[in-house]
Amino acid sequence: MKSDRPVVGRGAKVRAAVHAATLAELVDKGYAAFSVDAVAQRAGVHKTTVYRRWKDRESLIVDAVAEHMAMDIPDPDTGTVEADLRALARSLAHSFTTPAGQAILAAMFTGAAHLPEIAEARRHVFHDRLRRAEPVVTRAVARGELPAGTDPAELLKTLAARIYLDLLITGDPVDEALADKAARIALAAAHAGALGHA
Amino acid sequence: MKSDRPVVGRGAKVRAAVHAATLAELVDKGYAAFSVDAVAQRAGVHKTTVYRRWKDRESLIVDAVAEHMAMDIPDPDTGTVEADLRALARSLAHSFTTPAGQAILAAMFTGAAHLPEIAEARRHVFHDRLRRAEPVVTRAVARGELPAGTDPAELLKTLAARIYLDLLITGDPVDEALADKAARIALAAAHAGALGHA
Amino acid sequence: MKSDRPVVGRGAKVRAAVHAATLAELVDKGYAAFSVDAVAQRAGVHKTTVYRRWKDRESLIVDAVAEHMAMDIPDPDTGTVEADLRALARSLAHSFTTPAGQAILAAMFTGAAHLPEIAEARRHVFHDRLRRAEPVVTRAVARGELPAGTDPAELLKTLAARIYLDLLITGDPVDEALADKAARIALAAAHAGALGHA
Amino acid sequence: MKSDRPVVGRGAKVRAAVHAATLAELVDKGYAAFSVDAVAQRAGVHKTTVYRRWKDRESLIVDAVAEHMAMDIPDPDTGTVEADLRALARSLAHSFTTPAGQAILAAMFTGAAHLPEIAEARRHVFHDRLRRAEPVVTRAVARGELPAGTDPAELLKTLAARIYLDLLITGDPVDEALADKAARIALAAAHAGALGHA
DNA sequence: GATTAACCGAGACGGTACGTCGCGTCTTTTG
DNA sequence: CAAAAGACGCGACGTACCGTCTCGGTTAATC
Repeated sequence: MKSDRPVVGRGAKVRAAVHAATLAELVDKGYAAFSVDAVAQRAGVHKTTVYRRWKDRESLIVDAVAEHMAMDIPDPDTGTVEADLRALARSLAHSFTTPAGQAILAAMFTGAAHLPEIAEARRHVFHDRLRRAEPVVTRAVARGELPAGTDPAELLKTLAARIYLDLLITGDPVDEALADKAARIALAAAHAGALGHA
Repeated sequence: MKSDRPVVGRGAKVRAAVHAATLAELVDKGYAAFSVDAVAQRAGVHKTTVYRRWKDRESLIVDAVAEHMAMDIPDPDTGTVEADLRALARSLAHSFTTPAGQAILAAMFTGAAHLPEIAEARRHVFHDRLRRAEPVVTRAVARGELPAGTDPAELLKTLAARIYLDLLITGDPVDEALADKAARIALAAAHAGALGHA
Repeated sequence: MKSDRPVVGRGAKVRAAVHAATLAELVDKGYAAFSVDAVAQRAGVHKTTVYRRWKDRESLIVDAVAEHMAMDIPDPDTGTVEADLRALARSLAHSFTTPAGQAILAAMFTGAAHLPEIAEARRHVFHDRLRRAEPVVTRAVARGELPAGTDPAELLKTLAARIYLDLLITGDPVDEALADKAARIALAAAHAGALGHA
Repeated sequence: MKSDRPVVGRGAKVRAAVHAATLAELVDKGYAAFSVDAVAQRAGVHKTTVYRRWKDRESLIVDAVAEHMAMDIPDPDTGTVEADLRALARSLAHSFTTPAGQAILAAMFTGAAHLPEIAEARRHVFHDRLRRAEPVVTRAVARGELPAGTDPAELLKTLAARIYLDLLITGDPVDEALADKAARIALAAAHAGALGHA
């Protein structure tokens, strides 16, 4: 739930302060121990002010996280798909290893997941990243590095899937080795033509 | 947290009734609206009785879900890897499309994920399924269908990853088409030798 | 608390509008559900404007009610005390049976009574009415209808007391029958000399 | 609103403690500054416990006050109406001059008066006192001190009315002089036959 | 078969956080 | 200069669910 208030003047200050406080609290205490009062206090703002701008606790979290996620996705263009994909994979892996990344992960996947807005946000963020990374694949196809008909989205999903698996389920370390492995798998599948348009 | 009470006599009855009620509540109302009181009432038992056997709400859920997950994993042996992997993938996909599967998914991934027991359970269940499915791969390697040196675990992770991605993130339908796609990708990567032992 | 702003020009308009809105809100919603915001909106004025002119909510009410109470008290002169007193009593009873009278009653007695201004206003209004009605009694004494030495204030208090009792405590209907009864009692007591000067 | 919980055991203790704290807070801080939290703290009890037994703040006050008012009404029987009535009047006057009496008065008349339960309580308490005092009048009629047909309720209302007037409106001191005056007036009216049955 | 220990039902309680309401204050913009 | 507009601090409200406790009463295993 986006705050539908003016984004200038005093309002903007409050908004920013609360957002920052929200992420900080998430990082410090985790989703379980997250409380609106604590956020308000940390932001130097009264609880009611938070509730004036955000419907409830979950909305606040979603909004803060979504805002924070609107960050730069790299668009690597090294000249070879392999290097490009590796860069993408490493960037993705890295984005979840910072404290903030961990907190966001927890909030998005293990905390407030029961309400539709969260699911929607998750979907939205993922597709956004996907869309922004597609040029990497289309360029590779144009260069003849990948078979014509390769579906960029499918390739990138394959790449991301392997990383999310360890992140969310196995708990194995999410590092550059994993990223490289994911890139290698996606590339192999693409070369084999397993990622063609339906 | 396992109930550390005798598993026979009256105790066993209570335990079973509460487990059933827990899953039922999870399915009916979801994790968000899950309350111990409701479970107790549904089980025809008093709240204090529940707390006598389980430390807290999360422990109850973990225990009930874990118990329910001790189910059979198929060990398909059709003669070809492709058919075997497709069977595995479809079985996995199917296991999350039932109401009970959905509830468990919610409980395990989006609800009570903040405590270590849950993460541990998640890991454990996943690795258990992995281990039980490995023969499919080793047989294929033995038959010469897959390159020697193919890591069974890696192949199966690749297969599972694509399914979990749609399940947990994109929200796209998790059906046989997806299962088949996942199997195809994993197979292609294996043939290309991208899933060899480190 | 009187508004200490100029009583002419734009200010007078605002003042009048807010006063009217205050009474209207009191009548419509009662003291309990009275809110400054609602008054402001009804008066077509912003809340801050109200607070510029009145210290707080209670002051606003007191001021509005007091203004409204500056109304005419009858000075009946029929020729006989009995008829005169009956007229007075009926007028008093009637003044509290109108919707506006009810609202004022609620505001003055059951709502904002905890602050001194209200008590003072109550006292003031009562004594004002008393003072204006005294000629009725003095004329009767002069005519020899009542014993010399009859205290006008005491007689009128006796008369009023019986009406206020039903109004504020018993909740019995406050009608002409009650008014007549009150007049009869006061008259009887006066004839018996129970209302003489101390 | 009466608490409909068991009146024995631990429950009774809590109930009593909260009642006491309620009256004490009323006396100390007045109705305006009355808060449930403060009462709970004073009673050594948690806020939620108060809300478990009483619907809301007003119900708590009404209940506490009503309970406190179930006190002994004197039934004077000196042999003469005059003395009896004087005793009644003095007792009534006195009951509102103590700090607790003042607090109750404030709560019942100037604070929580907007809800029906309060009005009902007011009515009930008044009629109860009335009923208990009636023997004084009936005895006097039987003795021939008052005209046959004198309505006990009317006489007592006349007596009470004069006292409540000063108490609630004029603000004049409510002392023995006033009580005696009220008794004298009621007696005179009765002797004159102004208080006969309708 | 009586006794005794473990367990259960019932229900209140302390506690934390929630989300809401209305008051009175303050700042910024507009006529 | 005053009013409109609108956010804010503040304090209290009443609610929900958590996990704990105490008290009887019942069941079931033991002597």
